[in-house]
Amino acid sequence: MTELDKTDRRILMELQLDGRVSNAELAQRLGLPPTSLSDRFKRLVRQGFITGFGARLDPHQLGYGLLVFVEVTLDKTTPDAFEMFAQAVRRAPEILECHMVGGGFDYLIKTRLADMNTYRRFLGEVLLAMPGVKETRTYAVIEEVKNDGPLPLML
Amino acid sequence: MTELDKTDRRILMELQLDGRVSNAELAQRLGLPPTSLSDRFKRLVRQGFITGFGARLDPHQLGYGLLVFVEVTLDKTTPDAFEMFAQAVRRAPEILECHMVGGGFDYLIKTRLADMNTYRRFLGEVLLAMPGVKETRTYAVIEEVKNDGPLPLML
DNA sequence: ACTGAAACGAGTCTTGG
DNA sequence: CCAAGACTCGTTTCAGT
Repeated sequence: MTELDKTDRRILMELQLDGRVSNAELAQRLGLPPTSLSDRFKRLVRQGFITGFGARLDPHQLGYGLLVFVEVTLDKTTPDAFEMFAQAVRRAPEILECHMVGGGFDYLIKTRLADMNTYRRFLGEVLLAMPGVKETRTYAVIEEVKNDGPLPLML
Repeated sequence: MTELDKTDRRILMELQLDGRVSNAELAQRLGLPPTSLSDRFKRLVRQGFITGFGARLDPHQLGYGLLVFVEVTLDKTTPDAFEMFAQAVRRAPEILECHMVGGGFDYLIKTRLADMNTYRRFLGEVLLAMPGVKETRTYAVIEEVKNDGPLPLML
């Protein structure tokens, strides 16, 4: 019973875009009775389609003027080395995303910092100090063309 | 008056993690009177620190089994070519993020798709069909170590 | 900035069609 | 799956300290 109909997907899309919309208003938008929407909503949370809600903050206004991606290569590619590195990553709040990838390097990291000076310190004191890090390549973002778009839910 | 005190930052952090918390409960968590929190909340929205709210969805449960990063190089690096490409990106819902970067390539793209077959079609029919695209390198994500962490707000 | 009170609106639960 | 009610709780606004 994890099949979604068109209405479910429309609910999910609306909630991605406006996570604080009231049950009553969303029901009206979709032409549903509020109780039906309430049922569907709770089901979507219970089944794990919705994992939570969050405020979107403006990084620049909060002093994070710099977005940087870093490609990281480890010196050993053993399961143990991966786990050590992953744990260090999870403890670093500056790291917003980190993914193990297949290809020319091992991890791709996304981080937001105040400026280049802050990044230099982060690179030297945090990232290069992590276990197993052999090589990094830094890509500073010049322009954010698209940022955190909604998951497409074919309606 | 765009300075944030410790209380403002705690509010923002709580709302990042739980965007649907009620005013009354958040006030209680932070030891504030509900009306004070309500005032601060509205001020944070009005000043642009909070840009919106959204539901977090589980990509895998929604059929997006594959996360891919793609490095894109354009054949011309003129302002006009950049703008053409950026517009095409904004029209492609599969592209969740796209950033212009400085370094060995021009754009870094983040996309979620069902599987490798879907990605092959996306690469051929969408990405390579975009204006000015000369070269792409694909990095499929093996493991999502950290995903969409909250912006760190030193409390 | 905090407090208190009152009016309004929304969510929840239950019953029923 | 939808409708209608009663009840509870949160929000909002107003006043005052």
